[in-house]
Amino acid sequence: MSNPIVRFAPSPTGNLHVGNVRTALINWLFAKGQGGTFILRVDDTDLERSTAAYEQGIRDDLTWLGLTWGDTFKQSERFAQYDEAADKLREMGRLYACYETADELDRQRKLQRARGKPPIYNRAGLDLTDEEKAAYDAEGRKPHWRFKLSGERVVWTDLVRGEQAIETSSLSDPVLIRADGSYLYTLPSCVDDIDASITHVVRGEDHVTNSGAQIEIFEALGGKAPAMAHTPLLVGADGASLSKRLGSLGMGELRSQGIEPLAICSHLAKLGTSDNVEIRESLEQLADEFDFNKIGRAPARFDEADLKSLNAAITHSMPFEVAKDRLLALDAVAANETFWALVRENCQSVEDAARFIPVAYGEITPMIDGEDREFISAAADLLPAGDITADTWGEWTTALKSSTGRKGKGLFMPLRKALTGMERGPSVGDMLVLMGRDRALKRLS
RNA sequence: GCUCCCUUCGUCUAUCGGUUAGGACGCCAGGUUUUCAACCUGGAAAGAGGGGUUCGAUUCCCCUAGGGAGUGCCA
Repeated sequence: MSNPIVRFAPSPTGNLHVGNVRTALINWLFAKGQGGTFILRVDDTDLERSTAAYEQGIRDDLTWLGLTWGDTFKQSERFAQYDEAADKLREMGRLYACYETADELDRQRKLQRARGKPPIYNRAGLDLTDEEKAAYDAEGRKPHWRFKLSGERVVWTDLVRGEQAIETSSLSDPVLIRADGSYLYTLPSCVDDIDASITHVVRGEDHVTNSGAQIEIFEALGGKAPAMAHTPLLVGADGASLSKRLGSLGMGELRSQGIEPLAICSHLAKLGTSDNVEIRESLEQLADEFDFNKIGRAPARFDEADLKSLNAAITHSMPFEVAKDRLLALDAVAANETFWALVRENCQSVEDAARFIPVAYGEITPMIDGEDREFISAAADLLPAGDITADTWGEWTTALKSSTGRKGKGLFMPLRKALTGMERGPSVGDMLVLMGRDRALKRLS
C-alpha cells in the first residue's frame, strides 16, 4: 500500500460543502500519510450544468483549506478517451443501445414498484433486432447506451466496510451515454481512474452500489479495479437525515464566519472516528494519525456548534502575526499586538474581536445600574491623575475599596459594566490602558 | 415496496464472551481568577426492545423497532 494515488472528483455544478470537503480531506490525508499523490479531477462531463465559476470556487476552497493537489485535470478535455473506451465496450457486447424514453422508463419503474418488485431495467434493448434499431434510427430516435452487467456477485474488501458483496443481478444496467451523446459520470470515472493509475477510490457510502457496477467496468476495460473505501455519510445535528443545512453549508459561509481551515479539517477528520475530536496542529499531523480502521460504520452527526468550539480553541492561542491581516480588515486601529493579546481569549473567532474595538478605541454605551450611580461617580473622582498606566487599575481600585468599603464582585463589576458596557470581557485594568483617561472619565460621568 | 449498512453516556467513540462498561467533547459542582478564557478537582450520564446460543452476553444468531443509503438518460 505504498505511494497510493487517490483523486477527489467534484462536479463544478455547485460549491463545496462540508460533505464534499470531508471526502476531499479523507483522500488528502490518506495520500499524505502514505507518501502518495492527491489528484483533483474536475468531473465536468455535464457541460450544461458545469460552470467555470464553480470550478474556480472549488479550487479556491481547497486551496484555502490547504488541500493542495499533486495533479489536476478536467474530464471535458478527455472525451476522445471515453469514446475509445465506449467503442471497446460496444465491440465486446457490453454496451448496448436502448430506445426507451425517460417517460417510458419512469412508467416501467412505477409499475414494477407497484407490484412490489425492484425497479430493474428489463433489458429490452438487448433483444432489439438490427431492423428494429434501424427503424428507430430512421424515426430520428437517438439511443442511450447501457453497460451490460454480468449478473454475478461482485466482491471486494472495502477499507472501511470490510467484505462487500453486490449482486449485479439486482441492479439495472447503468446508462453510460445519454441519448444526446454526452457521458454520465460512470464510464469517464473508470477510464480516468485507470489512466491516472488510481490505487484507491475513497468516497461516501452513497456510492457503494455504483462501485459494484464500476468494478465490472474496470474489469471489462481490461483494468483491475482500485481498492475501495466507502465512508459513512454525515448527518445533521438532529440525527435525522442528511439535512439541507449540511448540503448547503459552504466553505464561503464558514470562512465569512471566521472559521479557521484547520478547525474545519480537524473536525471533519476526527468526527466519526475513534480519535477524540480535538484541534490538531496541522494537516500533516492529521495525516499522520489517519487510518481507515479508525472510521466507524454508522453515520456521524455534524454539529456546527462543535466546529465553533474548535474554532474558539484555535483563536484563543492564535499569534498576532496570524490574525493581523484580518484585524486590519476589521479596523486598522485594532491591528496591534497589545489589543489582540488582550482580547483573543474572549473571542470565538478573529472577527469576534470587533466587539471589543469600540471599547478600546471608540464609543460605547456604559452600563450603570441605578444603585451603582453614587459608586461610579465616586470612582470618577478617585481615578488617579495623569496618564493611565499598567499600575493605574491597582491603585484606583485599592483607593476605591477603602473609601467605599466595597470589595470583590461588588467593587469590580460596576466598573466593568460602566467602562466596557459589557458584563464579560478581557481584563478591565488592561482595557483601561487602551481606552485612555478621557474615554474612561466620559463613561463614568 | 425492494436491497444494503448501522444502533454503547447528550455527542464522537473503546470493549477481540467474564470489565466497578473506559476515554474525549459538552453539561453540573467546587477550586483558582475582579469578569471571561484557561487550568485543577470532583460529579451526573450509556450498550434500542424481545427472543435464543452459552456456566456467563454490550460482545454471537434471529425477530421487531429506529436511523442512514441505494433503487436516475444526477454525482
